[in-house]
Order: sequence, then structure tokens, then C-alpha cells
Amino acid sequence: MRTVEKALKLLDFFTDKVVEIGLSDLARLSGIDKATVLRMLNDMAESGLVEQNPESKRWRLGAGVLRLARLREATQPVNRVLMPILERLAEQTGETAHVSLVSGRDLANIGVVESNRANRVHIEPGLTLPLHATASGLAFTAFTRPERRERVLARKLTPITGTTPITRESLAGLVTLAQQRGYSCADQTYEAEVHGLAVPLFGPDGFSCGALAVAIPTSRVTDSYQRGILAALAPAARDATLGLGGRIPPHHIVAL
Amino acid sequence: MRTVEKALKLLDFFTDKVVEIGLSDLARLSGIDKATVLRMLNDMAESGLVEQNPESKRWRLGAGVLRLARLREATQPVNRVLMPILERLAEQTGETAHVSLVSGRDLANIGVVESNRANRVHIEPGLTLPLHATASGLAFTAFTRPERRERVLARKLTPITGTTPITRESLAGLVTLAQQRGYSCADQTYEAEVHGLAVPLFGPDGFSCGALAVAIPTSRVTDSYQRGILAALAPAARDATLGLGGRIPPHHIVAL
DNA sequence: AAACAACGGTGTAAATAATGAACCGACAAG
DNA sequence: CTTGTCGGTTCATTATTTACACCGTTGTTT
Repeated sequence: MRTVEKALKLLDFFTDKVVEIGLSDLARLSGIDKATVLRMLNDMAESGLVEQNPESKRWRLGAGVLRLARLREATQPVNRVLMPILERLAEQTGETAHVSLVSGRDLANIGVVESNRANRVHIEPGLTLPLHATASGLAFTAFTRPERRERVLARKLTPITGTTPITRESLAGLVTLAQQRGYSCADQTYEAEVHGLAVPLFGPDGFSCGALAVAIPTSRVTDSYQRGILAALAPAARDATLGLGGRIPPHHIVAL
Repeated sequence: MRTVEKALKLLDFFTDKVVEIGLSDLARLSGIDKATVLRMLNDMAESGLVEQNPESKRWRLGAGVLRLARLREATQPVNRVLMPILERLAEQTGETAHVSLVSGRDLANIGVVESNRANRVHIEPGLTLPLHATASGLAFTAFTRPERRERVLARKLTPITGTTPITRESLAGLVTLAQQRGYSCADQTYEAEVHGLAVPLFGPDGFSCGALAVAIPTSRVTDSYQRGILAALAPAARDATLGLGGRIPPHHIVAL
């Protein structure tokens, strides 16, 4: 495997729960030799991608990622555009709203606004969303370039909950449905008790570049409740696409 | 040179002015073969660090950096803590304030709030600050671990303006002065007509982990004006250090 | 206190993965 | 039509990465 790829994969072991990892742990987690991991970490530390806690000697994400994020934000003001939309959406729906953008072979969650109800869905910031198991992933896949969609369908699908689609046929069915309806549903395919609704975001090329989604506790889900959510979600997604400089293709209509 | 290091160095060619770079350009800029650069870019794209504009075929920073930044922010709420302090500082001083954190061998600018005066200093977001040529760098170097300080002093110092310190002796003098005064000055060492004042931020280990700085047009600089800036800067830096969970060492006193 | 295990980190010979020159088709300008 | 440049591919050579063993230290267990 390519060295750079392996090195960057190390970053995926950091989550909002596991913020610092020791050398040996990281070697075990990744299955890579300790010496190799150390060299990679040192290389990434040069660029500020990771840094070492001088006391615990453990490693964590570095300040360099903040710098890079600021740089990207300066050119494509994603946060500035999307966060207000997200906040309004969460307020209107009373449910947790989140937005994700394509990043490598999956979707990267880049913004979350939680509902302020007691019973609400919590979504980890910085989560990577699998394309086949989330409403966001389905909405994205439905409207991405055909080549990419084909690659997604050809993947080995890992089950996450009991209702995660694991055959090519079941996934293709959900994707086709999303194409027809203009939005996607994911009923407990990623986490139990969580129902997702998502609408794709489009880039300047008219293909999807991400998704805007609302996550609902299954206990609250009814047909009419979903319609209400969609009535807020659809225009929010349109605003988001336009705010990012994207172009909504004529064949995308959210069937309310 | 190590491959991972080389690959990540590619990211440094993206600035807030140069947001998209073509393959051949990037190969020329970095002095690395086209084929190698392409492989590195593809590897980094897997992790979402970069992405390719499907129309122009050129490359830019990817959404993955936003994800990583959110992750780091979730654990160490740098922005949340520092931005209000920065805004207050900019308001109090009427000058552009910025904050930077150690990132690899240099400082990464992670926040800027510009003054609202007509004549003000503009600072690019996501800039990398050289340690020897900026007030922030001097303040950081003065209070970092001795080993690191030694390495900085041993560097080959690149001149940026006419007054950038380029000998070990001149830099050591500025650093010592910063140690004595608890703050640092940089008179047009990075950009002409810009005067910098900086106070270090401290980590939990009692050594500097970054700097809080104010950038002033030289035309406004007088002794009493500087004292006024420092009177706002010193407590702001203290708040920032404490807000980040750092510990101010007893020997650090800002001599007003 | 002794023994032990696990930690971060270092050196080395062996092998794998990175490298770069040549090449390709596409496109644009002259 | 020729020329130059673009993004991208190929493949033999080679230089870099790799993994094993080892080191000193730390902290836990017996």
C-alpha cells in the first residue's frame, strides 16, 4: 500500500472520544510496525498535522489542521454559509441537523446543530459517514457522477446495524428511490433508534458534493412528521447549494 | 527525504491567493516529478486532504481538513476560547489582532480579527509565521523549551525584509530581550510598514505553545502607544493561556 | 524490593514501494 | 499541420521504507 495513504489513515483513529493515542496503541490499532508509525507521526508533526503531548508523550491532532481549515474557509466559506442554514433548519424542525461534504471515498461531517429537545439525536462532530448506511450517503450517491455511483455499488458493504443494506441490490434500490424522490431515507441503518432524512447538495458541475440531513429519534417518526421535516429541509438544501456556488440540476425535485 | 513529509509539503503551496493548482504547476513548484506528485495527490485525496476540481482538473484543499479541524476543536476548543478574546483585543486596541499556535517547526496562524480603522494591517488567514521574523515567533521562541530554542537559533535564517535578523547573534539578542520583557517586538522584520507586539501563550507544561499578537502600522507606533497596546495584550494573553488550560510560569511577567 | 511488562524510541539488513524518464492522447495556439 | 502544454500512464531501476531485535525508562505486580 502507498505510504502516504497509510500515514494519513492513522488520522482516522482520532475521534472525539479518543483524542490522544500513544505510539504502541496506534501501532496496534493500525496493524503497522511501531517504528514505521513513529516515523510517519514525526513526518506529519513536521507539517503540524499531529503533535505530541510533551508530558504524556501521546499524539493528537495538531494545530496545522486548524490552519488548513482556515485556508480552505478563506476560499470556500463553507462554515460561514452553511452554519446559519443549519441553525435555522434545526430550529424549524426541532431536530438535530447536520451537513457533510464528500471527502475521499466517503462523506465528512463538517457541521452539526443539535436539537434542543430532551430526546434528541447526538452526532459526533468530525464523523465520517459511510455512503451506504446513512441518509446523507444515499442522497449523495443518488446524485453523484455515474462512475462514482457504480464504484459505490460495487463496494463490499459492511453491516452496521441489522437494517444496514448489505447487498448491491438493496442499496441500488434505496439509491434509485432517492433519485426518484429527490431525498433519501435511512431507517436505523447506521444507529438504532435513529431515522435520517437527507437532501443532496450540488457543486458547480451539477453533481452532488455533499448532503444536508436531519436525524430524528424513531419514536417521533410518522409520515406527516417526515413531510414537515422535508418542507424545511428542501429549501434549506437549495439555499446551501446556491450559497456554495453550486448548480441544482433540473431533474432534481424534492417530492414533498 | 521522507515521502510523507514531501507529500504534506505540497499542501504549503496553497494559500489564500493560490487556491487551486494544476498538476504540472505543483510539480514545478515543488521540484518533484509529475508522476510522483500525482500519486501523492491521489493518496491525499483518499483522506479528503485535497480534492480535484472535476472541471478544471486542478487541485485544492479538501473537505477532510474541515472534518479534522472540527475534531480537534471538539477536544481542544481553541476557536471558541480564543476568538472572543481576539475580538475584544482588536476592539480595545483598535488594531489587528491575531493568534498562532506551534505547528511543526513554525507557528500556524489560526485566528485573525482585523482592526476596523481605515489604515490597518491585513494578515492572511492560515499563514505560517517564521519564528525569527515575527513578533509572535520571537515571543514563542523566548519561552519554549531550551532544546527547541537552541534548534531555532541554529537555523539558517532567511531574510524577508531589510531588518529581518539573519545572524544567530541578532536573533539571540531579540529573544533574550523578549525573555526579559515578557513580550516581543518586531519592527518591520516580516513586512515593511508593519510593527508587531506579541506575548506568548503557555501550555500545561509551562512552556510556550503559541502567541497572541497585535500588528500596527509603523506610522502609528510611539512608545506610549505601544504601552497602551501592551496593557490590553498582556491580560488578553493571560486569559487565553488559562482558557486553553495552560499554566503561566512564575518567571513570565510582562514589563509594562 | 525484586521481577516483570509495557512504554517510547533507535539501529540495521532485507525487501518493498517510490521514483522519473519516456510516452500517450487531448487540447489550444500559431 | 506543427508545436507546446496539459493531465495522466507505464515500468525498470533504485532508494526508501520496513520489521525485527534491542535499549533505557517507567510503573505495576508479586
